[in-house]
Amino acid sequence: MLMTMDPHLLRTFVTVARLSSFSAAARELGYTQSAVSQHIAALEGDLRTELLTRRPVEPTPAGVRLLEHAAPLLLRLDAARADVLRLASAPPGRITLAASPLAVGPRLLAALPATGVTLRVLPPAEVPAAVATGDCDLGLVDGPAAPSDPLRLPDVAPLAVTGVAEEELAVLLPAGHPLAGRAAVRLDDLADARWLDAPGVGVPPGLARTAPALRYEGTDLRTLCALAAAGHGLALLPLRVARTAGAGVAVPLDAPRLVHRTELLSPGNLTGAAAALAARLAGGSPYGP
Amino acid sequence: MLMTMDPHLLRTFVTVARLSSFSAAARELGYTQSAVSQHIAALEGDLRTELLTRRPVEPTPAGVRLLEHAAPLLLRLDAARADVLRLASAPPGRITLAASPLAVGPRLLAALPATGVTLRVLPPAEVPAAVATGDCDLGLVDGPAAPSDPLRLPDVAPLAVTGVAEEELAVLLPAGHPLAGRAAVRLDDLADARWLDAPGVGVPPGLARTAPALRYEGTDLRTLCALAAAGHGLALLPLRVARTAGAGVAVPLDAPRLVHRTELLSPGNLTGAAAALAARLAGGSPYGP
DNA sequence: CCCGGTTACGCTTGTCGTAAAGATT
DNA sequence: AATCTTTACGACAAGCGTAACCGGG
Repeated sequence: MLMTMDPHLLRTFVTVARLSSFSAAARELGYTQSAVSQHIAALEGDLRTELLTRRPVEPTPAGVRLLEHAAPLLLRLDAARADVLRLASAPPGRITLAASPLAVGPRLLAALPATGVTLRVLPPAEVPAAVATGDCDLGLVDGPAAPSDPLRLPDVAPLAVTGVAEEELAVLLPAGHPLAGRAAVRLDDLADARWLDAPGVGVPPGLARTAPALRYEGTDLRTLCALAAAGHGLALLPLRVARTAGAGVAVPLDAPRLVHRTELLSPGNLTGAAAALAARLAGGSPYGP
Repeated sequence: MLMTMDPHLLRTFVTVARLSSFSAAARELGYTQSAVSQHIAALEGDLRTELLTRRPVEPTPAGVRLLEHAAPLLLRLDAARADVLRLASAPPGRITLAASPLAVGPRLLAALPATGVTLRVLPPAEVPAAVATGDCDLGLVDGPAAPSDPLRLPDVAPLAVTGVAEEELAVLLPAGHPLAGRAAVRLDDLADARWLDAPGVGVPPGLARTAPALRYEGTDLRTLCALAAAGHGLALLPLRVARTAGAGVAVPLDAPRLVHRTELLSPGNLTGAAAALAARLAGGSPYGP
């Protein structure tokens, strides 16, 4: 009776929690409602704890806790399978590159036409998972970091990371902002400013102590810049990007020495066209143009 | 037939790989050799790849790959179970504290007598796992970091981390060393020095570009200091510790601004005596004596 | 021929679906 | 009454052990 928390059960558990419904989860997973009910019962019996309230279906505190663990677990499981299978399977003919919006810079655009590469733009938080699970062959992520410090990425799988670029960071302000005239700003100056929360684009994790001014779920850079320029909230962006925003004023950041860093993620095994593209992206002088 | 890589199978796989024997693994796991054989066959069939060579029993490249994933996976699984169970179970009467050798400092020794605490000294790499799996109730880890930067810990589970102390780092040199007279050293000066590799004590991940001079598996600080003083290799230690080493010369480090940081790890839910101890350890002025 | 891994086979146990029952709004 | 979850039960497959098999020192 002492099962080791079968991944199948975890999978249906997260699905039920996500959909707040046994029957909907059953449809999505191709089970009967009955089976789903039995899965949840098995989990709860194994842990001797209620994980979900019924009617309405919501996770209990213990369920919430399990959910926090289950997602990364299932991800790692997929990553493991994909990683092993990659060894045996032939290198993909058409390679797919996952990139966060801000990682799509001149260097990438120059290297792209090399071969038939499919570019998929994802929120930065999803790029490591996409590479780990084999959905994409390579990944480019970006984020703020101390100079020459690697990014802090969720370790879904042992991926090879290579620093590709580091750029100056800037704050994008609306034209009339009191700090808009400055040559540079310190983050302290913005301690209680309201930031834009844009998880699909990137950047502001932890910097914002205050509640975000506005949340933007998309991955479109222009939209984000427009929002910032229109005064809906501040945005922290690479200087290069902030400068090219139509409106608004880009003021470089200097106080906490932070840079906008881009890294290349590659699965352990890498051959053929993917390896060639990786070399193009990482190659040249370290942190070139 | 499309199993999701049952943890049971993974567990026997890692055991077989570790023991290089089906029958030994069977004994350890309480199965028959036959069952173990079937487990491996099931895994190999699922992945359509040979994972182990027989006679001698060794992992194939694909097997090595799977091993890298399997260990963290099983760890996370245990962590998830422990985390959920902790919610229901009563807070432990006697609490256990996992600490890496260098985290055992004056602050800890002052706070310890408070209640009946069991102290368990572990290699720093094992502390997060001990806390995550519930083997210990709290953890103290240490490592080098940029000032006020959190340590880079393997994320086996979502643990709460609190900075507890930051101290100056120093290099412990034998008395006759050319740099022994300096007031401070830069890491560049030691670019091709030979370091002691002491994973049980901590500190030198990545700093050493060269092969280690000597490897010490234990967790005893005095031994490590003695080895360094006797010229078997350099050791990077908190200045406080390096100074108290009987022999050898402690030279502070200044060039790359690095500190020796200690952090407190606590599982999400924390009550009773454990919470009290956590407060004692983390409390007071930030990074106090 | 012995040691160790594999294969064959039967038994037990678990898992899923159908269908009826129970609960909640 | 309608909707959604649980329970009962039967069919089927999976997992384990016993025992026979086989291949290499």
